[in-house]
Amino acid sequence: MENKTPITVVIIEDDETIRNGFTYLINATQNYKVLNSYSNVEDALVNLVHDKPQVILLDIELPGIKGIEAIPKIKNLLPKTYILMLTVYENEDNVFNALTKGASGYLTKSDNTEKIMDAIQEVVDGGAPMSMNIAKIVIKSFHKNQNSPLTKRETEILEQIANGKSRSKIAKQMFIDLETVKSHIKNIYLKLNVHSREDAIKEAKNNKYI
Amino acid sequence: MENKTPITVVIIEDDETIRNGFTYLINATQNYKVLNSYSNVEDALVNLVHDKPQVILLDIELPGIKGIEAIPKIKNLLPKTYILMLTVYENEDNVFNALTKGASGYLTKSDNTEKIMDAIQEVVDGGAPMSMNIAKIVIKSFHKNQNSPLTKRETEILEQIANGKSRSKIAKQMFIDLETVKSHIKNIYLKLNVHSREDAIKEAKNNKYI
DNA sequence: TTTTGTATACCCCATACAGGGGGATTTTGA
DNA sequence: TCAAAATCCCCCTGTATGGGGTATACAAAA
Repeated sequence: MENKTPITVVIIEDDETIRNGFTYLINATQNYKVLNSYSNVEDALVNLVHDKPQVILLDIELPGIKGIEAIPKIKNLLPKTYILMLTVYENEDNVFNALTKGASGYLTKSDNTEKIMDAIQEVVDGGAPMSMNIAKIVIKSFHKNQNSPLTKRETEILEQIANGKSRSKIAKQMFIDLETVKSHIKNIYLKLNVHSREDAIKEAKNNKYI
Repeated sequence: MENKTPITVVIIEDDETIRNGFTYLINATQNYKVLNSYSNVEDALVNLVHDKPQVILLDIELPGIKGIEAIPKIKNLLPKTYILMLTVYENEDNVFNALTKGASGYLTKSDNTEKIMDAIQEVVDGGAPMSMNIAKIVIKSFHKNQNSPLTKRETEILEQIANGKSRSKIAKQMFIDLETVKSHIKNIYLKLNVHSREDAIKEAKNNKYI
């Protein structure tokens, strides 16, 4: 495989050593080409439309505009570009923020070069590369608490409440009486030690009961 | 690395060829041992407490008790056992159901043996192995629609509504008048073409506006 | 420059809903 | 068979909701 159209990459990373290191390593690899690298988002934004890379390696911890804030701005200019986040800290909020804003993958700088090259290839192939710990964080966010104090029926009802349904609609939909729904809700409030739907939803989500 | 304590595995899979194939391949690998394999969940459940495997390879498409329903039952017996789902169909609902119920990873049967062995190792190391397409589905579930018709403020308010907050609490919390909140909600309903908080939440979630 | 969109705020109205108090009965699973 | 879960019933008060219309200030786009 020689002289195929190379995968084009842009690096946005403030640490010069890392930036130059990645640039060198990627350019030294067959079929990969770093079009440009920037030390901050501001510079990158004015040049990206010209660069039109397939993949952007984006540091999270940047001066000025932070990496996460940059994601929607970049996606706006280049909707088809894949964004891979680079980070040293595996902060949970950052992970979810970056993903909701449109990042396609999430790597840690401690990942070795081979893994990062693989990730670039994988994202171009339509994948979603993540380092091991990030995958763990993501999967863990799905896991529900198996020790919920709520019964099956109570959980069902609380989920409906969290979907904005009124008690009477829940009753109709579950083919039970409004009074039954009220009873369940009373028990839910008792068990969660709350006095409103708002607090019940908050408590249940915090503890991953729903 | 020879004669370390092996990683113990149980396979639950109804296709005999696949079951025996995996059993053979895993046993042929250094430091891995298949304690038992079962063709259905019912048989597995009565023996698992004795087997006490570190990892279970669990097929989704099983006769009788389906793989997904089996997860909480297994987790109940063996809370520390890692469950890796095996599937042929990359069905989105199945993926999320399995993950919420406590599966630690998600592989497709088309993954080659090496990948499956790597996944077993990775999950024991505390990771969350996923095949490429599954990772893509998971990451995509986080992505929000960047073309929301709602303004920033409207989105904020709709998120509060989805958290169960009343209009007056939203007003207090956002330091704006109740009437302003009402105005925003009116506009949200107009834009989403709905007439209730319930439908607004549903519509917004369907389109990933929130 | 004029128009449009956004965020802000105010008024009125009728209905539905929420939360809390007290029960009771039946169904089900261990 | 016995406790937990799910079901249903009555009372009460205060608040929330959805829809009607109007208006202003400001920024951005046409």
